[in-house]
Amino acid sequence: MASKGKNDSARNDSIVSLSKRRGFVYPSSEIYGGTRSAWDYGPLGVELKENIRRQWWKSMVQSRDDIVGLDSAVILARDVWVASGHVDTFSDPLSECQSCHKRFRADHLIEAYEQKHDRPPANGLADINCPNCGVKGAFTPPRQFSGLLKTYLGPVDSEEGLHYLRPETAQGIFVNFLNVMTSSRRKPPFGIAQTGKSFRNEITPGNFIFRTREFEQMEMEFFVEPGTDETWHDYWLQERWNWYLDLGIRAENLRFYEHPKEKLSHYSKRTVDIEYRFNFGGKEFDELEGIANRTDFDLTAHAKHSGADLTYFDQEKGERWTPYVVEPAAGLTRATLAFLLDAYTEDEAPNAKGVMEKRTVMRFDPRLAPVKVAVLPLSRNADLTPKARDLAASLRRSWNVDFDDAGAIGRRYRRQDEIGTPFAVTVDFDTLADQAVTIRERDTMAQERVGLDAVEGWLAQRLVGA
RNA sequence: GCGGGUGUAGUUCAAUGGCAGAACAUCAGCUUCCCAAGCUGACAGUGCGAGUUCGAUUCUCGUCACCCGCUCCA
Repeated sequence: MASKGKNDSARNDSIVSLSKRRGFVYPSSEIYGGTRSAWDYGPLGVELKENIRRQWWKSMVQSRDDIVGLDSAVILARDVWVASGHVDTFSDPLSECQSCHKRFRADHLIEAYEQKHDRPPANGLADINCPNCGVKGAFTPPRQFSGLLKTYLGPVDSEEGLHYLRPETAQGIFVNFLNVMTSSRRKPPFGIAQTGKSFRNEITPGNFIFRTREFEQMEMEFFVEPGTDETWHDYWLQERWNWYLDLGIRAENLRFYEHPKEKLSHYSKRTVDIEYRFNFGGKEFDELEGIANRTDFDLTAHAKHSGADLTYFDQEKGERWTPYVVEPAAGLTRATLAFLLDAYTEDEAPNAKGVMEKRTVMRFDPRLAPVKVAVLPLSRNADLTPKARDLAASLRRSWNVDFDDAGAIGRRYRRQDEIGTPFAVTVDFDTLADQAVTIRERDTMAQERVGLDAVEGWLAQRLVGA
């Protein structure tokens, strides 16, 4: 049924242009020529994104007894980022070879020299040959590239006012660990979940909304007793994998990626990514979500820097311990892209003349579809429009409803297909007599006659959880 | 940030150193209109800024954005 029809790069181009044409995602600040790698979510995009967030929240917080929510500030105390290690590890000295224009970490170059010669270079970078082209001493002076976005609070721009925009939402959870544990009367194993914007000064952003400097995360920190962390890690890997499948991502487009030990981030004991087949940037699979075992790194670091006691007193064992943390950290904006890509299909369907034509269908799970149902009067005449408007108004109490009476009915079905609306209700000439409408399903194009009084119930059965 | 490529209507594409076209989409109207039907009409464009020129969308420079490849991705 769904044909591939296009190679992946053409498919991605189609998504980008459909996104703009129908109002999912626009280039940001476009009337001023745009700003690099920033994108705005249009009327349909914001619905899709919020639906994904809502489904995440439902499965992570609402439906569970052992996880509670939080919404912490974007701008936290400066010391938070010193303690977390981000001020140190997010800042790299980079130097460029003026001969071949390749760039390297200056500290890595010097380390490599020391390993080879058993002594540091007497004249610094000037003694080092370029690993790429071999030219000696052609490096520019190293420049600091910080991955943290800075802002200055207070009446004057001074270093005293320096603050950072959070590069992850997780730290807002760690610094509230005691508050939440006490006020919500939870004890390990329990989790704290939060969604929101994060900011990273990526050197190379790009690939549509895949990597942007401003992005949204859905993170959950699960606090467990040391020794049980590896079991919980496996548990969350499976939970998160199943979440994507449940919302319609095709299994063949997902895979796990185990981070090699030597490349783990500064806080992690083990990290496994769930990767999606984005086919952007020359890579087939790329990270959608990372599930990390952060050990007790963060709580220990914050305890040390702040002086607060961030241990848990275990009444049964009569001892204190610092919980280990298992963290499923998903990108909301990345997930939005994944759901967009995965929903995109092209069908061949016959038009009114019997000629096969391309039909673009966004096969969103009904829970994620920006519009749940379209109400379409067959004609503007014969008093169908008022009847249809009444029906639309009544359905709007429950769902996001589109009303469209412009153009031929077939064209309107195709418009709804292209934005992924699962159901279309058509008010026709018989409606006035039999008080019934035709409901058409996006995926099967099947039609069913349903009494006006029964429409809401019919839809409610098929839109559970939406 | 470096190297290469690309910027024409909402989208996909034409053309030109001298009035910038089309298709689709959008909007309005007609049509008892159930899968992008037909007819009529409307809206709408050379990314931005300089330079050369009588005249620049076209040539040159700068800039901005996007794409590809590096570097980075905690």
